[in-house]
Order: sequence, then structure tokens, then C-alpha cells
Amino acid sequence: MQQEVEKDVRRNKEQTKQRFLDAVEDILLTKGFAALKVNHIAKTAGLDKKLIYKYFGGTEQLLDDYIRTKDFWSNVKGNKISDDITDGGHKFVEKLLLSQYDYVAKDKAFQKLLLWRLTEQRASFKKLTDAQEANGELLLQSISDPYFGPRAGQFRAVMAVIIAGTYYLDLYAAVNGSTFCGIDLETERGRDQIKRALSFLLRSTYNDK
Amino acid sequence: MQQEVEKDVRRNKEQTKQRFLDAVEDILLTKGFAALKVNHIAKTAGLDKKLIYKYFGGTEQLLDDYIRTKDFWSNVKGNKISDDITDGGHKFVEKLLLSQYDYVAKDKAFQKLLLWRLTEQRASFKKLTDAQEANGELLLQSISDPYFGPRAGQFRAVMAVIIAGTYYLDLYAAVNGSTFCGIDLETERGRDQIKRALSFLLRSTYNDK
DNA sequence: TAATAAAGTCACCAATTGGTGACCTATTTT
DNA sequence: AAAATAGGTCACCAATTGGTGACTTTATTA
Repeated sequence: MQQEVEKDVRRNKEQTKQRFLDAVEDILLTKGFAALKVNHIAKTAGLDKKLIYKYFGGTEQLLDDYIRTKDFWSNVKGNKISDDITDGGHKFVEKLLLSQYDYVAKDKAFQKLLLWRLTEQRASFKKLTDAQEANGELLLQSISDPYFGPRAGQFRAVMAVIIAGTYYLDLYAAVNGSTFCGIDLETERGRDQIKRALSFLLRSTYNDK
Repeated sequence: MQQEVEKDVRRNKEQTKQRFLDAVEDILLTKGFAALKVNHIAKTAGLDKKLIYKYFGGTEQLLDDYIRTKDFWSNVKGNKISDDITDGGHKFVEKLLLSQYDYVAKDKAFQKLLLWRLTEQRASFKKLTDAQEANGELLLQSISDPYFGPRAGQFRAVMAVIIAGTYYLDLYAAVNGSTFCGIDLETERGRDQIKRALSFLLRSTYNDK
């Protein structure tokens, strides 16, 4: 018969693996990805490093595992495609854009991951990126492509610039002295200015159709 | 009397310092800033690490020195403000934007520095950033602010998004699998699409005045 | 309950890291 | 030429890194 209840918490493989994954995030947030070394991770997790080799195969695989388990796009998926997309998804995309700008500002782990991805080459990053692209492709194909028709390519390029802009501004705001083009990205006022700019740029693009 | 000619090349403080600075750039380009350790730098320079302590005070100061000596904004300064700015600097800013997009794509060291600045907190980065901001402030105040008047703030926000966008896209393009919003940022075609988007967004902003 | 496998610990290794004192060698000054 | 200064090398140190073999402890199963 099954004995699912209350095993010794200290002798549980899955739980131990999770403690390593938690330690990775902890270090990532507090020390940055440069500090993600076996000894440090093991010490942070309060466990023996040997287990990292046993369970994951090594630090690299542990990190890959961490990256893989992070589904940062669940929040985007949560934004169901509005019923009313007669406007070519204008309102929907705007909402998505602004909420994404705020979301990235709050989620420090996501910021670190964005940065990390730009810094190192890693197979698991490619997977993450591909998943993101597939996700975006779905949106573009179902919403904007039909609306913009032959100008769909131009719309995509505009979206690329704008989304890239929000990413960079969020990353930039997280470091000290975060004034960009004279706008203080850490204040509510500054962020509002950026949001209005995002809305304006999107509106211009839709109006230009 | 002065003896300026042909001293022993191997006994020249300034030249030796330069060799360390060169080594830093070399490593930055080939291995990334994570590999910037004393032993490695000394080995790359073909010199004794002791000299790093002697001449710079340590690795940190050497890196700060490297960052300080890099005036990546000379190229921007090179673009003299056009005589004809009756258009509020529209053409001038567009030219600047597009050339900056191409410049960053080519200058790997600048890319690394941009990334590095987002990753670590370092006094010399703040200096660099402040210098950039001061530079941009000059442009904005002399060109766009008078033209846009009360809407100058909105113009700044738009510029922030667009410039940040070009930075991020250039950084993103430098890693593998560089498709963003379905646009391949490594191809001439993809980059042209982005450039057209940049021009379009800027034009929209100027038209909206 | 005895055997077996899995969970977890400890001690140790080699390589690399940052850092320095003692030394040698070339150049300048007197 | 002798002394002083500055450029440069070498050997060594302690701390940290990645990695593993031998061991103990707990859980599972026959």
C-alpha cells in the first residue's frame, strides 16, 4: 500500500532538489548570476554539494533546470484575448504592453534572467526564447497580421522596438542613477511618462494603417 | 637634456599600463566580463600581476580605468548639429538614431559595456552614464525642447523608449537565435525593417506636435 | 529481520583565485 | 662610477573553486 504521508522531511529527493532550485533563485536575486557557484549554492541551500552532482549532474544542469522551471509567460497567457478585437487588437495589445512594463519592473528574477540571457549563451535560454517567440507569434498571427495585412511586417518591427524598449528601460531602472533621456525611471511620474509614450507610439501605429 | 627616443620598450610604465588596458578589452570581447580576473588579465598581457597592483591599485581600479578611458560618445559628438534645424531637428535626430543603431551593432566593446553596466554597480559606470545623460541633455535642450515646448516631456519619453529599444535589439541580436517578434535581427532585411520602424515612430512623434 | 538501495555527510584533492615580500635589473641622478 | 629610484620577475601564501571516493544513516523490500 501507498505510504504518502509525512516521510522524514530531511530525506526527500524532490524536496531537496527544490531546496537547491530555491537557493539558485536566492543567489540570483541577491548576488547576481556571477555568484552561482557550486560551493555557494550548496552552502545557501544548507546541503552538501555532492547532491547537486547526484541530482542534476552538475551546476550547469542545475541552472538549466532552474531556467526551465521558470515559466515567466504564464502571466501573459493569463491575459485572455479580448472578445472585441475589431480594433485589430489595439486595446488588447496596449493593455498587454503596459502590464508587461509593470510586471518586469516588479519581478527581479525575470530581470536577472533577461540580463543573463543577453550575457551568456546557454541551450536552456534558447528554449526559453523560442517559447517566447512562439507565444508572440501566436498573438501576432491571430490579431495584428490579419488586421494590418501587407503592412504586418512593419507592425512587427514597431512592436519589436517598443517591447525591446520596455525591457531595456526596466533593466536600466534597476541600477543606480536611473535617469534616461532626462526621465527618472524610478519615480511614478517618470514611469507614467513612459507609459503615455508607449500608448502614443502604439496608437500612431494603428492610426497609420 | 631630453632623451625622448627609443627607450627600452620593456621598461616603460605608460606602455605597460596600456598593455593591461588592452588585455582587459581583449578579454572583455572574447570571454566576457566574468573572466576579468587578475591572473587572467596578467597572463593575457604577458606581464606580472604585481604590476596591476602597483600601477592601478588592483583589478577594480584597472577596470575603472578601462571604463573611464572609453569615450564611446565621441562618435555621436562627431555628428555636428546640422545647420538646418527648422524641422525641430527631425532629420538630425533620425540620422543620429539610425547611425547609433548601426554603430552599437558593430562595436562589440560598447555592447559589452552596456551589458556590464546593467549587471554590476560600479562608480565608473555612473560617471559614464552621467556623461551620456549630460550629452543627451545638451541635444534635447538645444533642439527638441524649444520645438516641442510644453510637449517636450512627451518627446523625451518617446526618445527614451526608442533609444532603449535600439540598445536592447542590438544586444539581443548579438546572441544566438536572435529572432525578436518574428524579425531576424541578424539579416540586412531584418535590420532594415527595424530602421523603417524607427523612422516611422520618430516621424509620427514629430507630426503629432 | 536481514539485505539492498537510496539519501546524505565528510574529508580530501587539484586547480584557480586574490594578494604580497623578497629579489633582480635597468635607468637616472649625483 | 656609486647611489638611488623605478621597472619588472619569482616564489610563495591563504582562500576559494570544482569535483570525487569512502563513509554513515535512513528507507524499502524480500
